Amino acid sequence: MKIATFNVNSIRSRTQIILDWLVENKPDVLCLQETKVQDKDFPSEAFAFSGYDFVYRGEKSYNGVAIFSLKKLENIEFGLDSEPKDEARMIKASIDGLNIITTYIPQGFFVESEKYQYKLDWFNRLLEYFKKNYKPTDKILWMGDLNVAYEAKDVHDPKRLEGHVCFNKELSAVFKKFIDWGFIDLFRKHCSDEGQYSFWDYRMPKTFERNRGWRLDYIMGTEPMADKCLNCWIDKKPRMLEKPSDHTPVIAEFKI
DNA sequence: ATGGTGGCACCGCCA
Repeated sequence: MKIATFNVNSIRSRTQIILDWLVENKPDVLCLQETKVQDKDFPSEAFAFSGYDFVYRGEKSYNGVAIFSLKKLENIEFGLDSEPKDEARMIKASIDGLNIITTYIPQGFFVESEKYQYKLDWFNRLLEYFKKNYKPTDKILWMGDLNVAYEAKDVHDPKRLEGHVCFNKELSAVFKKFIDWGFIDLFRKHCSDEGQYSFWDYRMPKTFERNRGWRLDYIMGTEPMADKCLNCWIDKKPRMLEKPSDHTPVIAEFKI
C-alpha cells in the first residue's frame, strides 16, 4: 500500500500534473492541500474516470484540502471538532480501519501576529482532537503541509531562519507533543540526511536548483503504521516540471 | 518582517 501527500498550490492550475502523477505512481491514497477552489468549482469531471474516489472541502482563493483513494472513503468528516472548524484545512476519512487525516496547518504570517497565535492554537486543538478520538495504538496516518520544520536539518539555513513562523523552538515544542503522544515521522524513520526538503520558496531565485528548501510536508504514523512502513521518501520529479508547485509530494509505502 | 514569484480574485491578499 502506498500513501502520499502533496501541497498542489491550486488543483485547477495543476490538474494534469496530478492526473499524470496518479497514473505513474498509483498511490492507494493521495492527500492534497491548498487546492484553492470552492467546492462548486472543484474539477470533479477531470478526475471522474481516474479510478479514484475523492472527497474535498475548499473555499474561494485560499486553503482547501482533498483526499483521493482507490478504495471507497468512509466516515468522512471535515474540519476540527472545535470552533472555528476550518473545514478547508482538514479532512478525516477511513479505509478498512485505517484512519487518514490530512491537514493544511495555518502558516502563521509572522511570530508577533495573531495569525501565528492562531497557528499554535490550531496545533493544540488538533492534538486535543487526536487525544479525544483516538489512542496511539490505533492505525492513524496524519499527513499534509504541516508548516513546521521540526529540526535544524529540516531547513537549509537554520541559523538565519531561527524565529521564522515555520521554524522556531516554540513551534517545535508544540510539534513534539504529537510525537510524545505517539506519532512517528515516517520520513525520518527511514532517512536522517540533511538537505531533504519538500518546499522551495518561489519568491527567491533558484531555490530548487540551489536546494534552499524546507521540509514542511509530513506523513506521521502511529506505531502500528510505523511498524508496517517499508519506506518513505520525497518525490522531486513533480518539482522539475514546467509549472511546478512550490511543494513536492511525500510518499510512504506499507506492507499491507 | 516576507521578498525577487505565483495563484486567485478582483485592482490586494496569501503563501
